[in-house]
Amino acid sequence: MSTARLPLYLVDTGHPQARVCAECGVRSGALFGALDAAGLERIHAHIAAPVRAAGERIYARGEAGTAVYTVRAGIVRFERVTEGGSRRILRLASRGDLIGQEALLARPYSDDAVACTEVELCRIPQDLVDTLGSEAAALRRELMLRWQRALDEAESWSTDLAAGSARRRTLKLLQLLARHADADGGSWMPRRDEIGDMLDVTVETASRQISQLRRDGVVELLPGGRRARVDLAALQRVLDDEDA
Amino acid sequence: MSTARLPLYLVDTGHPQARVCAECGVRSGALFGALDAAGLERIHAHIAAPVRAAGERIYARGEAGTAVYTVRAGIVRFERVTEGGSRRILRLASRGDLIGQEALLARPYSDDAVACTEVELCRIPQDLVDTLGSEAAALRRELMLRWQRALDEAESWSTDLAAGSARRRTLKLLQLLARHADADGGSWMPRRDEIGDMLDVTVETASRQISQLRRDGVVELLPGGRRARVDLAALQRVLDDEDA
DNA sequence: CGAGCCGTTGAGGGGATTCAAGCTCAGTGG
DNA sequence: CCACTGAGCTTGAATCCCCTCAACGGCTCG
Repeated sequence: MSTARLPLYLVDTGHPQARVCAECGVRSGALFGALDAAGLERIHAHIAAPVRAAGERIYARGEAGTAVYTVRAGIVRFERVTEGGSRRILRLASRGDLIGQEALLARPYSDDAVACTEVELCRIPQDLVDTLGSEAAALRRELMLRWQRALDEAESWSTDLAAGSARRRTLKLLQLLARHADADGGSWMPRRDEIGDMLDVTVETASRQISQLRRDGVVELLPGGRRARVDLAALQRVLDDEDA
Repeated sequence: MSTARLPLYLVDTGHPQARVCAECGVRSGALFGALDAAGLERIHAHIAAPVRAAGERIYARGEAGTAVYTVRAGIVRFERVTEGGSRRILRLASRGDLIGQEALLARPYSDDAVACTEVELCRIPQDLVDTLGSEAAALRRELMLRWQRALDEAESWSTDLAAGSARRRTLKLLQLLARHADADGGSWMPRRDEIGDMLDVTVETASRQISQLRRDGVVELLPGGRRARVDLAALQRVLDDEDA
């Protein structure tokens, strides 16, 4: 791992987190991307970079939040339990997204946040943002942008994934998952019961839909489970047929 | 209309909007509730208080936003049109809510905002908030709170109104509408096709559900249309029966 | 008073759920 | 090495809820 690309003043700051932050590929697009080098310099000591295994909970709904997180890698889901006792998955977050922003307002987390895949995070204590926020206007703007993005994402899920036939919803979900795909074209494939809770259908329906789309050549399950390759062109074709 | 309760320095500022703002019953709970009298003094000239009739659109999705609005009275709905061409109502806003916050980030409005009832608004130009925002920390916090509230509301709709049987969703909607009820206990009753687009069911299903609940004594339609009285205790009873 | 909008109700069909049974596959221990 | 086990996935059959199509009544308004 070379540090040749780094500005010299960042290479030898002494604090181990300094290098991690400076090298972070996500930073430019993330919350602290708005900070200049001087601002960045002051925060290393307070930032942690925890990792969560798939299935682990990052925080719980109702918990008094003390930190906000940037997702550096992996996929996080937001979920709630309905009064009826069933789980509802509300939306996903991935690389570059900010989660748990409620904490900045001293409010309890409003959803459960759970790792779907292995997840790398960047933990930012609430008071750190408060301190910086009073100086850096750019940071505040960046923060509001992220709030709006989350809202937009939530509303998009309502329109795309919670309406229409099971078939259409499944297609929309695959389309969305494909957007989170990594370099080799493979994207994360949720378990069938997770799909069910995202689309508000049963496990069986989710399974039937995926199986059908597999026969139609729209998705191909990759060995090792939990991963798949989506043929976006074929998907779009099927989606268009639906409307007709 | 008496001005006796007003601080003297607000009574005779000369600008007609000064009195309107100072008397506004919503202000203490609204965005500018965070401003002190001095801050408030500077904004009158820029604020308008438009009224929209039921059915009128306040702004359109995609439009370049130049203003944000506080809802002073009435009910506003946020809607989008799905690719399939059907309308989806995403959530509601009412007295005290801030709508169109995207404009503050120089982003296009992300939904259509339409008046459900007659609506009184308070129009706040984007640049005005920018100006004040750079000074008033309290205002910024208030702003973020509203963003979070909107997000929370959107996610609550997903869990409550977009999941479960048509019956359960209808009950949840009535429960929600009852929370917006006015003093006399009457609450706004949407048209059946509006209910349909809120719950993602057909007009017929919406009608059948309401009719059934009417027979069950859960709601009573009030003369003059568009209004109803909800028996919350009975509603809760029916809701509990559903689970069993 | 006819036109149009809105709400209601019925009949029939279809898509999703429910209930149930096998299947694959990875992990475990004999 | 391989039966055993359990979790996750798939598939079938019956049922039911909601959608579709259709007709009709009340109401407002030109």
